[in-house]
Amino acid sequence: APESPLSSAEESVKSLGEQGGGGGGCGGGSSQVPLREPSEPSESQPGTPLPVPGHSGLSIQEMVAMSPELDTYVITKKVKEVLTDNNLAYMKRRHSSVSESQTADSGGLSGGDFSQGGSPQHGLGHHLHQQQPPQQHLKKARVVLAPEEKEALKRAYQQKPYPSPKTIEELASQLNLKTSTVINWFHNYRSRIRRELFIEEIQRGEGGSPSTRAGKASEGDSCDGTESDGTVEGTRPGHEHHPASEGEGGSDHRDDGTTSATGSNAAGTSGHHKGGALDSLFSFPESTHVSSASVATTTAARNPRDSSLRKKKAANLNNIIHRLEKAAGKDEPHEWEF
DNA sequence: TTGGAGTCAATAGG
DNA sequence: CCTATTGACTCCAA
Repeated sequence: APESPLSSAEESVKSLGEQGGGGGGCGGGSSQVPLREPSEPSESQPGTPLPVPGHSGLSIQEMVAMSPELDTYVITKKVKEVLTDNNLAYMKRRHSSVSESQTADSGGLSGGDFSQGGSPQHGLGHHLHQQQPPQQHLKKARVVLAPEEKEALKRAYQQKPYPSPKTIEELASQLNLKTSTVINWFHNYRSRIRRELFIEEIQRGEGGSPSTRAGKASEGDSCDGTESDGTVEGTRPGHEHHPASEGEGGSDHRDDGTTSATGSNAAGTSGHHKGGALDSLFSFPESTHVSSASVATTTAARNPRDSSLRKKKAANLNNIIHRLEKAAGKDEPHEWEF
């Protein structure tokens, strides 16, 4: 059992400090890790990869090996401590200087309207959460898609899970989103649908019988979208408290989705009066598959198959250890088996 | 170039 | 405060 973590900080400082400071001028490239002042000399532990604080020099691996279980809480704590002690924690992501990168949104309006307060990404509802810290362009405001936009994107997905660039462009302009946002959304949505399907299959025992796809796959795979609507429809929750989303019957069939989206209706008016345009473009008398997705989420992930879960954890831990060791400047992370 | 997988991080809700 | 959700991002393979 782990000892009290209280003393950990100091101890780790000692050992780590020693580790780096030791061979004066060993300044190999590994100087990545700014080590703290070795406040006081202490017993060095040359062999130990990453002296784990609070455990009298036990490395994370050793610590893990000692315990019969993977105590992820303790492990995580240790990892965090090591990171902190190496000044590796709290680092912003690698390219947090998003202000420059402004990514793949080539399609968008010209004018490098970035500048963090620049283009108010207007649009219906979907607001950028820009609490607008006067901080000079450090963070990019997070885009939050409005429910209508999500619905529209989902419907588009029903028509075409893999939209062409042109379609993406159209979607973006109709929803008044950046193309990169639409692209990201499709990536994420596909990925998450896939994952849910996977989890679902695991849950229903093994099998992975093709039939399993029927229910849920309607989410993604059907390109015609028709029967998918049918299947899901039964279960739909029917919330959607938007008075605006008046059922507005027919509208549903835009023959071939995507492109037609532009075609029908008041596309002309799309410039303004977003709500109306959207309603007719992507009108949805029903809020289709919201339900299935969330159901999957809620039911999923419980009932873990122990062995596989354990394997996953072990693999993950291995990965963490590997990266820690790398970060700490250890040339050759030594093998560890679970 | 594109898509998948994995991850980060902002936000919302309990 | 913790967890879930989700948009954005990175890396890699095809």
